[in-house]
This record gives sequence, C-alpha cells and structure tokens, in this order.
Amino acid sequence: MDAFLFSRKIKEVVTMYNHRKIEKKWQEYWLKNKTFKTLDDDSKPKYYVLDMFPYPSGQGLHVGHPEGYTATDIVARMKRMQGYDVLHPMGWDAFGLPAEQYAIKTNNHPGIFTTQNINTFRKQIQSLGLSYDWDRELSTADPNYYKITQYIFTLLYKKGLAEVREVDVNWCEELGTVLANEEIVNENGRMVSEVGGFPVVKRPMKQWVLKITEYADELLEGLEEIDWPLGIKDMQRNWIGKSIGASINFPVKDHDLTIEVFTTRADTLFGATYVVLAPEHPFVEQITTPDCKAQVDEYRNQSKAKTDLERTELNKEKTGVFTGAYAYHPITKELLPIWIADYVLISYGTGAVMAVPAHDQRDYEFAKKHNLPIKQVVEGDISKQAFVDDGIHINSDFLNGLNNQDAINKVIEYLEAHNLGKKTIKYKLRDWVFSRQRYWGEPFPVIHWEDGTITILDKSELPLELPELSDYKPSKSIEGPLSKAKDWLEVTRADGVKGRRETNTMPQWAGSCWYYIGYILNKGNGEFLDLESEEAQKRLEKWLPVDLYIGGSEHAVGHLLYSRFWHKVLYDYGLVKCKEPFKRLFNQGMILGENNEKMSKSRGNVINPDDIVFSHGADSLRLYEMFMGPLEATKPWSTTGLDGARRFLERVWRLYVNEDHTLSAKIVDQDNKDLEKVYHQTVKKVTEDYETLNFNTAIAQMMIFINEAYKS
RNA sequence: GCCAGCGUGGCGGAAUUGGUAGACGCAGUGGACUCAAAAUCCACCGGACCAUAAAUCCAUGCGGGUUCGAGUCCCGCCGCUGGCACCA
Repeated sequence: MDAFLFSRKIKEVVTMYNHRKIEKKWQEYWLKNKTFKTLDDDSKPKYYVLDMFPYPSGQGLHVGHPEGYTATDIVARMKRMQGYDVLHPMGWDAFGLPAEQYAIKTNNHPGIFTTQNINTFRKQIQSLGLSYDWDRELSTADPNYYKITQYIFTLLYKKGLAEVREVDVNWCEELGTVLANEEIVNENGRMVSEVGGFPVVKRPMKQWVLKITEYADELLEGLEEIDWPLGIKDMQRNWIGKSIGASINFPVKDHDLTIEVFTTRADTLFGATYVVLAPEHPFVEQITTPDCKAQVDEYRNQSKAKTDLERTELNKEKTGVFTGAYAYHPITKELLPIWIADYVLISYGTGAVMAVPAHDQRDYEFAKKHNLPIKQVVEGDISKQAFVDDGIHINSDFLNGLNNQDAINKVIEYLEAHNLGKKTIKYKLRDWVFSRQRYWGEPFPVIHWEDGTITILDKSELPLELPELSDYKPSKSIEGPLSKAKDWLEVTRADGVKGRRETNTMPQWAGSCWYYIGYILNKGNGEFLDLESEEAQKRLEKWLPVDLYIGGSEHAVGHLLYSRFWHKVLYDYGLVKCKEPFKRLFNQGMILGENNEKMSKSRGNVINPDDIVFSHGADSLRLYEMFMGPLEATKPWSTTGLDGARRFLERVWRLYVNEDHTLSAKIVDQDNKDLEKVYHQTVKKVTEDYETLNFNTAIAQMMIFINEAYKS
C-alpha cells in the first residue's frame, strides 16, 4: 500500500521521530485518563466548540473531515490552556438512507451496519489524536437520544407547528416504494427511479408538515445578531425570500369567485392586461368554459407529468392556454382574459398573478408569444423587453406623474380604502415536509384512531422504539415499511376504539436539529437528562450558545436553518435562554485531489486519511491540512506539501533530541537574548491568528521561529 | 438571469488598518558532508537589462480613476468557483 504514498523515504527517520510509537502512546493515555473531559467547573469561563457531526457512511473518513476537526481541536486546546472550561464533543448523525438500502439488500437490521460504521469512524477519529470528551458521544439512532427528538416533536405539535397535510410524494409503482428526490433521475423529461429506471409519478399522501414559515421573520431577524459568514447569511435570507407587496382582488365574470393575486409592483396595476393562474389553481376547474375544457385539461395533465427539473429548465418557452373566462380589473372594470400557465407557481404567493407585460419580463415574453395586449404605464423603452426600472407613471389615472415607490404606496392606500386589496408580505420559504416513507428514522409518537382523531404520546411513553421487521424490503403500498410491523402498528384504546401508529418516520434532519443540546444533556452513562429538569436547565444556561461551530457550507440552508427554527421554538417554551444556537459559524473549504479535481473513486484521486496517519502520522496530516491555505478556501492536495509538513516536525524534533535519543545541548534553561524578539513576535502572531482561525500563517510564524532557533 | 466570493511567481499561498509585493512551504539550482547516494545543513530562487553585481525599469486578470503612495479604495470589462433559479 505505501509504495506510491511515499514520495520521500521516511523509513530510516522513523527510528528518530517515530510517529507511530508516539501517537499510539499518547492516544492511549488520553483515552484512559480522560484528559479532555469537560470539567463542568463553574469557576471557569465556558467555551463550547463544536464540529458538524458526520454521517457514519460505509466509506469511512475522508481527508475533508480532519480539516474542520483539526481547526476546532486547535481552538479547544488553546482555550483549555487559557483557563476555559471547554466542551468539545463528537457524535453521529446515524439515521439515513444508505443504512436502509443496506438493510434492504442484505436483510440485516440497519442498526448493525450503522454500529459497525460508527466503530470505524470512532477509531479513525481517535487515531487523529483529537481532544474530544468521549463521555459526551451520542448517536441520533440511540433510543435514549431519539426519545428527546420525539419529545421535541410533541412540543412542536402542542404549539400547532406540526400538522398533517396532503403533499405530493414520488411514487414508484414498480419498486413499490416512495422515493427521495436524490433517488430519481431525469430521463427524456420523465422521472424514473435511479435503481432500475422505472417510471415515477407524483402522488398525494398525508404527511406531517412543520410550519417553519411561522418563524420566517424571526429567522430573518436573528441573522443580525450572529457572527456567520456573509455568504451563508445571504443564502438564508434568499431562501426565506421575504417580499413586501400587495394582494389584489380580481372578481371573475359570471362566477361568485374572486382571484387574489400577489404582486410587488402594485403600481403597475393599470398596465395589467390579463390574469394567469397556476395550472393547479383550484379555480381552474370551475371557471373553464366548455369550449376550452379540452385544451385546459390537456395542458394541466402535461404539467403534472413534467419533472420539476423540466418545468424550470425549459423556461425560455412560455407555454399556457386560455380558460375562456374573464376577470374584472378591480379599478377600471375592464375585462381581462384568464389564462393558465406553468410559469406561475402554485406554491408561491397566491398561485395567481396579474400580468403586466410592459413591466415584467416573464409576462412580456408570454404576451408576445400568445399575442396578448401590452399596455405601458411607466415611461421607458419597451420595444425589445419589459421596462422594469424606476420611472414616471403614465396611463395610470391617479398614479400619473409618480415614481414607482410613491405609486405603490398610493395605489395600496386606494385598494385598502375601497376593499380591493391590501398590503401583503410573502415568503419563498415553504413549510417543512417532515415525513419520510422509510424505516431507518425516528418513529412519530402518534396514534391515528379509527374515529379520525389523533393522539400524541405522552412524555412517559417515550421513546417509541422502532420495531424489528422480518424484512426491510419496500411495503408495496404507499405507506412506509413500518406498516408491515402488525404488532407494533395496531393499538386498541380502553374504550375499544382501534388505532394505528404513524407509519412514516422523521427525516434525517430531525436528529441533527438539537444535537448540540444533546451533548450538554449527555450524562455520560448512555442516558440523557430530562430537557425540563433543573439540572438540564442549569447546564443549558451555562453552555449555550455554541461559541464556535465549524463545518461545510453544504448545510447552509438545510441543517442550519432547521436547527435555528427548533431552537427558537425551544426558546419560546423557555427551555433555552438564548435566541440563537450558534454564535459564530465558520465554513471550511473543500480539499481537492492532487489534479485539482474533486476527489472521487472514479477519478482515482482519493486520499485516505488512514494511509497518511500510517505513513506520515496524524500530526503531519493535521499540520499539513492547516498549512495548506486559508481554512475556508478550496485547495488541492499535494503529497510533496505533506512531506514538507512532516519535515518541519522532524526539524522540531531534532532541535530537542540528539540522534542517540538524549536531550540536545541546545535546550537550556536560560533565556536566549537573540531569540527574544522573534519569540515575542511568534506569541503575538500565533495568538491572534488562532483567534481568527488563520492557522496557515500561524504555522508559518512557528516555522520562522524554529528557523531562528536553529541559527542561534 | 440573480446573489455571494475569488483572480498575486513554476505550484500552495503571505501582505490583518492604503505604506518595502511575493512571508512561510513545495518544486528547482548551487555548495558542504559522503567512496557514492539518501537524509541533513548553508545559500540562491518573479521578469527585463547584465559575464556578475549594483543601479534602473516592468510586474498582483484587463482598461480607466482617486491618492504623495493602490494587490488593497472607486467605475467599467473579462474569467473562475459556490449558491439560487419563472418566487410575480
């Protein structure tokens, strides 16, 4: 194995600086003596430094993991030395799809696979010599842990933030299962399963939904008070997508219906020349005239068959059909034709828009294509495209002469006074579909009774553990595999009413939403403190928020938004005392292969940390990864660069130790005046650079110091 | 298309607040040690002019600008990376 790994012969040096011997000795010592145990000493200031915990995949650790872990480890060690009580834990995001697929393939319990992987990961992480407090270790798939995940769900439910709703799922008849988006591929514009290439269709199903949208404003405001990379904050802001606009009512001719549209450009109301509904809009059925029915039905079927991908990717072609119906302009009472088109999304705003082709590019393209009238209401050039900038209003009755903002204010005032519409705020953020038709996840603590009511399990009944199954293959029904666990599934109430447990499980995000709290509640004996207990409250108040949180930016709008949401719910229950869970966030960059491409098996450029730990040692690996460049940058691996890191450690070693393993004569008790200046420079620079996570320059300074020490 | 970030030697990168551009490392060149090599130690290492050095000039993606002074600030381009993407 090592032949190609060594670009340089380390063999003979190993007798001098023997990393295998040294690292083994100290790692065993640390583990045995619990050197890095959190003290819980209230006389010291606290520091909570957290890594994004890994999903323990079958692949094991890759070189990206040690990068973030080393960064947090440096900070943890520094803070301990500076007299802080440091909480620095590690755990496992242990539920997930690969374990489920393994279970289906081998008919083994996914927990077996998961436990094996966790053991491998733990061993690998320990071989890196990281200073975790292993008494705090946790796994999201541990019933002691997911007991609290389930309990937090009941808290959400009691606040009205969890409800059952009809939501489309990706159903694959052939495989007899519901598929996740990442298990579907696009084949000639049709959805097919990644496995086998069988057709997949959207099908509605009752699912749990968490109303994260109710916290949209708080999630937005909270961003102001936290020290996160600007890019991540922007991504969250865009994801939440708050727009201030107006909803305006357009009554339908010959029907007792009013179409409500949402617009941010109410000022262009006099330029509206038609109305467009999303194909899925509930009014379509009722308003379509008999002579248009055939084309409307066909269009709606077409849109249903399109994949999400196709609907967005083919956005040059603005397709749509006329319903035969008309709506009244709310002010001029003109008749405007009502169309349906899939450029209008049912899931945003009201699923209906007033089309102002002169001043909206999408409406412009649609009007050109379908020969609909274009009416200009803001001065500007509309010969080639819509004019969307600020300008003076024309052809707009009482808005004439105003600019955009003044016109918006004035028209909304008018609409509100005449009961035709009102100022409205909409968000891009959607409620969170919280059900998965899977086995390997947290069961919902819920019973559905035959009389149609729902019971949420009491805290004393938790955890509701996953039942054992005779096989993990798909259920062949739209329900998840849990529907096969008859004994577990069916319950009877004291009054004889029968019920079934929920057959869905929670998504992988659930367990990771509160794990930073889980470490604090961990008693160290496999149990967790009750969230509401006095002891838990005392600990939470001490340790939260997380002072420094490091991980990849791929969780920018998933995990990091969902945990902030749960945290805010817990805050509203008074269970946590701070509004934000992660005070300072930092994203480490990606490590590319030596050829500057993403590491992957197929490219043959994967570096395995185990091999490096064996050949060069954990300290060389860690030093190199910190020296490669800025922590946040994407940077390529270099084997000769790694050799350089190893060489520096040997150089430091030789400064202390003679070839015969005696202490070097250079190491003396007295201060050396020649080194005084560079020593102070080094202390200052390293201290500052560690605080700002500029480890590459801190290491460069230490190299300068060692070079000077050699010279004197 | 929109949002964010980046562009500096052969390579990874430094220059933290507008003040000696290229710290530190890798690769390379020369020397010492050695029978020889490896390892180690020392020196050199952006380009032009030049035998060499000094001196000078050019140089931080491109074109302008502000300033005594710009890699850093401003305007306009070009290129790359990440994210979002018909959000009305």
